[in-house]
Amino acid sequence: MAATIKEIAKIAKVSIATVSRALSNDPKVIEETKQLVLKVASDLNYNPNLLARNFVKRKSNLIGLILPDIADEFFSEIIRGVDDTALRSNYFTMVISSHKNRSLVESIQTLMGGGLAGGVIILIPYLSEDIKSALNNERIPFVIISGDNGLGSYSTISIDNYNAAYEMTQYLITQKNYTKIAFITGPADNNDAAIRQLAFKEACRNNGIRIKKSWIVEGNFSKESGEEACRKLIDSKDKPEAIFAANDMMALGCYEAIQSKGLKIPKDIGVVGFDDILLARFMNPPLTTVKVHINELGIMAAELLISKIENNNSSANRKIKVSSELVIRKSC
Amino acid sequence: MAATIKEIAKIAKVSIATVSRALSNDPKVIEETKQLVLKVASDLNYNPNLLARNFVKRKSNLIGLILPDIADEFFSEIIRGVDDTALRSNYFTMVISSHKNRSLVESIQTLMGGGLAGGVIILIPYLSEDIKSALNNERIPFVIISGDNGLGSYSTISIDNYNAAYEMTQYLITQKNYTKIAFITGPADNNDAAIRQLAFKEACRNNGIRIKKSWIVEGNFSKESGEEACRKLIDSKDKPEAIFAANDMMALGCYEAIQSKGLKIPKDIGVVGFDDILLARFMNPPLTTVKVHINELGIMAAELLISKIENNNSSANRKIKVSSELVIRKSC
DNA sequence: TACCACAATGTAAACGTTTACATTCCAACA
DNA sequence: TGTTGGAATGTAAACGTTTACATTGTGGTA
Repeated sequence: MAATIKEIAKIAKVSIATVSRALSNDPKVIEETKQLVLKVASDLNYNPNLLARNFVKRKSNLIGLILPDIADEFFSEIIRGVDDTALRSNYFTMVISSHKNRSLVESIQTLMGGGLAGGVIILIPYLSEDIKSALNNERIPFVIISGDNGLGSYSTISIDNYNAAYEMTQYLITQKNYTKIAFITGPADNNDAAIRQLAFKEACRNNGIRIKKSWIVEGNFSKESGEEACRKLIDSKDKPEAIFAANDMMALGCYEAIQSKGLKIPKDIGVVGFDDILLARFMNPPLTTVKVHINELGIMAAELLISKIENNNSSANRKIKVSSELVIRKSC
Repeated sequence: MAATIKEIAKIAKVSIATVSRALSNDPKVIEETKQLVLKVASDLNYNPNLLARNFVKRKSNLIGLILPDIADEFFSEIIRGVDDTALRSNYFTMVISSHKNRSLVESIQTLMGGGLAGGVIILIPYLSEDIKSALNNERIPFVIISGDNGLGSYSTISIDNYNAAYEMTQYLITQKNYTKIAFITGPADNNDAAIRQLAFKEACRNNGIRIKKSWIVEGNFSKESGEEACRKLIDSKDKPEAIFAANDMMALGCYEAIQSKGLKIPKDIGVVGFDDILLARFMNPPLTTVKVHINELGIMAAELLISKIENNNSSANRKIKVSSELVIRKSC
């Protein structure tokens, strides 16, 4: 039912090749013909069949965005960043966020193997071996958004976890004069979390601050884990003066643990986080944390991917880190 | 480079038609042949070219999801709901969230006209005339997520604004014995907001509560607008005893206005909101509000759309409301 | 005038699938 | 034994576009 170039050709009394050329702004077609074709096309309410176009050009203007199977306040910002950038280059964004029914590996395979997507952005906290091998089997370009440790051979976009966590630690030590600082880690298999922990340790070491083993306590990014970890910390005989939680949610858990004990933040104990979630500024007291320019993750990933797609995947693998900034509030 | 059915056919010594049939589980092909084909296909690491398939079948397994040009905590939940449901029926979800570069109407046209998407879900606070006419020009099925007032001829999925707001108002009146209740409205051109306001008024009227004109004050869903509106209310000589803000963000603004005046919630004045954003439970005091099952919006929309797609858009237009519940906390 | 070069347009093949229709083959039945 | 019917498979067209190559026409130059 929809108009095709064939019909346009018939009405405009030119060949379909000319129509195609006129529509794609080929300089070879004379202005007069072009105008005629354009006129007829708009009269017929013509829209190119993108399926046919992509098919014959053997490339897709779809970018696949694979998200982990957990909800997150930041996802919509990343999606927006990708989508915004993609649209600007005439690409569309396809999102796969659920892996309940199909494994992540399956998602990667259909998306990359089926030719549906011209390239894929994968947001993933940790690259397991089977995912790596699935990735290596595919020929379409892809970009990974993840904390980058040891992802040597891939193009990655990362939060600058190291510098941010280092800076925060340094701030606690040199500006706030804390000497007894605890750290609540993220999940063991999360790259971002691992780097934050590393940076914390190195910052302490470089500033001559002793890292007590029992002051590094494991969390998993959830509020509850932060609460529990914090309770351990403040119940011990040698209480730290400040707690650096690897993300804001756990910092929130710390607040609850601390305040339920009747202690005051920051008077009795300081707390800082990482992420600057929406909640952070409304906490009581407002949380000092690290703000990451999340949407840049999406923008950068899309830009890099598109350049790969348009250069036939030949561009070298790049490593991009997006900047962050300390946001000092009242929690320490 | 990727394997095609042609190569499979050659190796398996059958025709491409048989390959195609075997791969799509056509009962006509004998088990033995089918197994052979499947074996060869997997040996070759074959993935069907989805572009070609969609093209020839003249249908797309892509669902377009058009989001408004504003960020929102709930978007990722809606996306997830859509995506999850879509995947289950072998559809993919395409998101368009940015309209900086192209107008919403343009987005609708490329997506619907180009055949790229088999159907479209549009999340939009208010259906303007030009959007309606763009919609009416297209032949692909679509579903609208929006507060439904006067969208008679479309399939819509809505939050049950009316009942929720009515119930909340009734709660304030009958359970909490407030008689002087103010309402802060949402933006004028937002269907959801309009319905909440209507329900508030009717609930008051039906319970014999006087609605003072100056107690209905305009907001725009932003925190700042809530703050400003609230200031107007508490500065007036005839102060209300409770404020019903049309969303949580404005309720948060109310908190700030009220607390900066040294007044206490709920002792001096009650505040309730709508949405149950993440923040709500952590506010001080925790906010009484309305919780909507947001992900159901996405699920329902996707289910309805897919049934339309698979029935050639012939199903009648339906109206679905997703339920909500009062969540009683400590703010009134 | 004859020829060439190049600009504008046309012709037709190609992309990978699905599927209507054609063919083959075999079993069942008269 | 011959015929019929249906099951299994094959052949080829079709989908809407792009594009390599072919054709035509025009103006300039020798």
